[in-house]
Amino acid sequence: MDLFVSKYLNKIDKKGRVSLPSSFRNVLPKANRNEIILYKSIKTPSIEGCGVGRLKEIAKRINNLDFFSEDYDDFSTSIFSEIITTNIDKEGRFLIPEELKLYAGIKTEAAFFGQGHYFQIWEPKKGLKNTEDSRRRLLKEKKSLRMMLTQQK
Amino acid sequence: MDLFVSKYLNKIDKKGRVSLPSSFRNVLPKANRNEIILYKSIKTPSIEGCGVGRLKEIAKRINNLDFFSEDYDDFSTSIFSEIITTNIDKEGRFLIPEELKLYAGIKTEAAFFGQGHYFQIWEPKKGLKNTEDSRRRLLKEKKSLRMMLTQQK
DNA sequence: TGGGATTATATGGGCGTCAATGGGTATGTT
DNA sequence: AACATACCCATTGACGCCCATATAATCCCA
Repeated sequence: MDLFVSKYLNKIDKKGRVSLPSSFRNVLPKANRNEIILYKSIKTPSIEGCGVGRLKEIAKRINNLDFFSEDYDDFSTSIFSEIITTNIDKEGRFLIPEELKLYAGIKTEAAFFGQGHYFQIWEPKKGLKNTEDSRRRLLKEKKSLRMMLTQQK
Repeated sequence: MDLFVSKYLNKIDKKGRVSLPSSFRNVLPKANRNEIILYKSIKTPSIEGCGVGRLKEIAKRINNLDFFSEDYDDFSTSIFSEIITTNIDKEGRFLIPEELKLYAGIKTEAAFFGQGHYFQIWEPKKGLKNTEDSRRRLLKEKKSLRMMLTQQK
């Protein structure tokens, strides 16, 4: 599987280390399996992360915005200048930068949520609430969620 | 046959393992025959499952949404983080995650129901009742059932 | 075509490996 | 020296792999 899926709850130890879930590590390209990039989510108080390869994809998305719009500047500033690369140690753990922990309100535990081509890291309770809220929004449009899940090839 | 059909009743052993019915295993693509994805059914207290290929389809569809829209996040949260991948061992068994067992009320036995491109896993009694209910609903609309059964491809 | 032999499936259990976690120590930067 | 970070080693529990058995299905040949 080459997608970030499922959710995991991991502890942050005294040294600030936390394990990147094993299944997430396997999604990272073998070449750069000891490095991930992290940045503040634009829309939620959470941290987003992915392998270094994904950066290009993000760049492309931003490039598709209207170059002269305010959004363009806002997104490119918010994302590119805020990106942090982090190393993963031999045991599969990494350090969450202090600034990002503050932004997400993370203290002793980190909840990892697969999002396909990237993942999110939440303070556990906030993460749970976000899942519920987002599901509630979608169920208002039952049809579209069902379509997404059951549509035939 | 490349569809999930028929129904089966299998036991869950002490370790929590349960056999995926042989005919279901044969539906999985040879490439990823040792992995399935599971998620909570939207409409019923049951678990739905399928091969990973289907997930990639869904990923593609979500990826085509507007990257910066709220829908994009809602879909990817509700789908990717709720999906659980499970490995199938050499004997064709897999583990049903605790959270999903709770959701479906499954304890010692699991009833598998083929649904074409995917399958459902039910607590046996609930599954039986669901079958009866849905048949009853169909018969109420005989006309549509007849159409369904007689219509040629 | 009957009946034994072979194969497949569902199920049980032992055991090694890996993932998550904790802690000591070396190395390095300021 | 003081702090941060990476490497090494240890522990625990979960999971995957291997082997084994019973029942069911299939095959094969006289």
